[in-house]
Amino acid sequence: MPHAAQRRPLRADAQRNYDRIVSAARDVFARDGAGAALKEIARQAGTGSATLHRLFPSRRTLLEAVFHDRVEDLCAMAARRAAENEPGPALLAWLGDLNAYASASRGLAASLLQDGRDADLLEQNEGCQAMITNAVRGLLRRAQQAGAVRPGIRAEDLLALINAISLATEHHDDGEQADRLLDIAIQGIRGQAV
Amino acid sequence: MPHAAQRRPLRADAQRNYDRIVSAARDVFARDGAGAALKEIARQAGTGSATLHRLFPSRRTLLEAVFHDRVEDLCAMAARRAAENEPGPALLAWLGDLNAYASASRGLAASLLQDGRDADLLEQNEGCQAMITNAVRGLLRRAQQAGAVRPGIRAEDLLALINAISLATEHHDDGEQADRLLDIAIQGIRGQAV
DNA sequence: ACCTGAACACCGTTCAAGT
DNA sequence: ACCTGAACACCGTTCAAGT
Repeated sequence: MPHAAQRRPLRADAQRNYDRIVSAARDVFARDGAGAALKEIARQAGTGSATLHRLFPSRRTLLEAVFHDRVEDLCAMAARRAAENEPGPALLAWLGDLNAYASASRGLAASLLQDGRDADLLEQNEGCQAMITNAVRGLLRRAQQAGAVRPGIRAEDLLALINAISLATEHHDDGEQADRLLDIAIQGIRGQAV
Repeated sequence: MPHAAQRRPLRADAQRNYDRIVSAARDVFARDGAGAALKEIARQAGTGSATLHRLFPSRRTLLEAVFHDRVEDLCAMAARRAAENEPGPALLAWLGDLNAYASASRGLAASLLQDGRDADLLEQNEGCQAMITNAVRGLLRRAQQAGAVRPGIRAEDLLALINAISLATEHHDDGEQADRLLDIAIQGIRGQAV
């Protein structure tokens, strides 16, 4: 049962198509990557392609719908890391969470973090981009106040860096490379003593 | 005048097409990014599309031809950095060179560094991938012997990281983000005292 | 030997016509 | 209100026919 964040409720048949498309998209994105053919998704969902384009005006909208729940989990995890750890370790551990998720979903989440220049998605502050940005901002602010992080580091930079790592390691047999790159990044983020 | 690295010399008209295609590709890749339409390149070169596909069996082959000279420059620069600096600074400075180049070419070079699983391109050790890998290996070995770099870092990781940064910042108005990310990476690479 | 343009099987997106 | 499938303008790649 997907989440119910809809402007106004859809007619029953429209909602059915919506759900089928999201479900098909989950499979096809996982199989073919974030650049998968939308027509193939519509085909597997058993709907016309125009239906897909009306319900999801851009590829990004569809990705948002597919990953919304997971991103919520990630933000909940951020709160838990903050509650259970010192500020520095909380941030670093959560960057590990984010990286693990991004790697597991074959860099798909990365497609969400990129740019984010989708007018109406920014207005309503619900997009995955906004949710994740808020989560990392909170962790980063506390870590900076504790002096656990080098000065001059921005929240967007941290997201971009994890994003970058999962993008670059997406097509790679060496599954551990993402971990090694994250390790380098973390060493570059932390202050003298953590 | 492009480089002359050809298995066997082409017939005059073939060579003319080869040069025209590389020249058109340089423009179109710069304008549309590394995913640009090959048909558009053939069109702008004034050749049939089959000619392009025969001369350059894969998109990667064409990218190699376009960037070969610049990559040679970069490798020459690596030698200069090594000659003029201490091992640690030489490596870090050259990573800056690589990043500057990758950003300037809108992440195009990144497409070259990725994967590199192109059978015949690896056999003959001339590919851009191999040239750059050799360059960074040399710099890294010396820096590691000098203790200027954290242990456990691999040459492929450094390339992947720069690759990642230019990929992730390719579509970004904030031109300085690549620099900030490189800075984080460099702090993560260097040892205690450099 | 090498080139060309048409041909084929695909895209993403839109639009008339249906219910 | 919502859906559908055909239509359009594009791809990448291949192949017959040309010189």
